[in-house]
Amino acid sequence: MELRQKIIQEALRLFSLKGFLSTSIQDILTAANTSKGGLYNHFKSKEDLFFAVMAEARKIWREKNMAGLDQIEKPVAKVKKLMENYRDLYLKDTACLPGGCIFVTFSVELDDQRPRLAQEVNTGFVGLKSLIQRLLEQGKRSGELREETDTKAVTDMIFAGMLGATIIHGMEKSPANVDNTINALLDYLDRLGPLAAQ
Amino acid sequence: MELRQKIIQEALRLFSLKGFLSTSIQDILTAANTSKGGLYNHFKSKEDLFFAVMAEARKIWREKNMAGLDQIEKPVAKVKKLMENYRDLYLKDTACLPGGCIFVTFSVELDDQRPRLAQEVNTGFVGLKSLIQRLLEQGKRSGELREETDTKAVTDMIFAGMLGATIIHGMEKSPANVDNTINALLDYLDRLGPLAAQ
DNA sequence: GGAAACAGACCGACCGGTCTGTCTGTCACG
DNA sequence: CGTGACAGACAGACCGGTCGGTCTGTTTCC
Repeated sequence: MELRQKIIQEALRLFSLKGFLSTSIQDILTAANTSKGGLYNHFKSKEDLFFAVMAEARKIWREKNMAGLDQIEKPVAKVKKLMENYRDLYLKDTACLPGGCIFVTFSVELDDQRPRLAQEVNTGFVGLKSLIQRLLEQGKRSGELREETDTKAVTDMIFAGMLGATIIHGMEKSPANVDNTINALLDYLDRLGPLAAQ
Repeated sequence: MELRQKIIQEALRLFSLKGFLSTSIQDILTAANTSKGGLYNHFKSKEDLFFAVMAEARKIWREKNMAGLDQIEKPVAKVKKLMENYRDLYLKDTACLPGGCIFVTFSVELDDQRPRLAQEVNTGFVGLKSLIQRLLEQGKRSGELREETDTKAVTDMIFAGMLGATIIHGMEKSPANVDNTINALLDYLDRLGPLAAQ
């Protein structure tokens, strides 16, 4: 494997476990079995490596969470599929991300210290939220959601629930709490459907 | 003011902004306008200071979030009051905790690095969750919740929503998203009431 | 032979923590 | 009332170690 890719993968693992600031270059060198020269030959600084790792993390995020979404027609069903993917494929992928979702880790540690890096993370969050809200709005038109549904509020709720599940996943080993949380969110979405559903 | 208390307060502020590991002793000395001798005269190590700060943070948490709860009789109403306190009093107290809830910050940064410290944080989370679930169980008996309600799942959901709201609060400056999230959670709780409510 | 890929010595800055010394307030004693 | 002994509070020099980053080699490949 190319050294550059090896460094990115190991950095991704370590960043997800310890965060960006608390992972030293030496940690990465040891994990990737290389040296300063090997790393700085491919990346001009630790921040440069950060952006490369972010690109890789986004790629993994899309692969896991977007899987099968294009085969679903109903927009709200797409949202639910995304949450199931998040629960079953993304959070449980301990190979790439043993410490849990790297975006949450980055966000918490960087938002008051490295605004430039935090903004890179935040951009992804904004994109996810707007995707969810767009689908929910379509869900109103398709009849999956009641007309009076406040899609902004529901989006915030789903988003917060996913973030919370991520934190819980980071703290506890058992996936039961994460499953409970996502399942409750799915149930909540169901309750927003037409009244007849009850 | 006593220097010891001053150090704890400034450390609390800095820890909430930058986390435990990324806040240096020098940062705290500068903020508290003292020196190494002044700090290590009161605390035997940085970890020792951590536990003192945790005690202070727990005290603040109780003061803010438990305010007025004893004047409410209905258990589910207590849960809702707690969430309103969290939204209106706790998260918006930028004087003590300018970087947001310190427990979440600690949890994310410490769980894979300082298990001993992370466990101290986790203990508080477990306590909060068991408090919520206990109240919800009482709510079933008091008729505020339907008999078939899965209190464990609902507790996980509320807890995750509060954690998520905290993360969002850390990222964004405007409180609108936090308000949306907590309001959606309150609305969710309402929907779990007797069917007649709909 | 020339360029890219890598190894590792080295740099100044900073880390948490220790240690010595000073300064101040409080006693006991004459 | 004066005064010396003492203790706690604090200042800051200093320690070994680690940080991110640079630079000089050496190896490898075309």
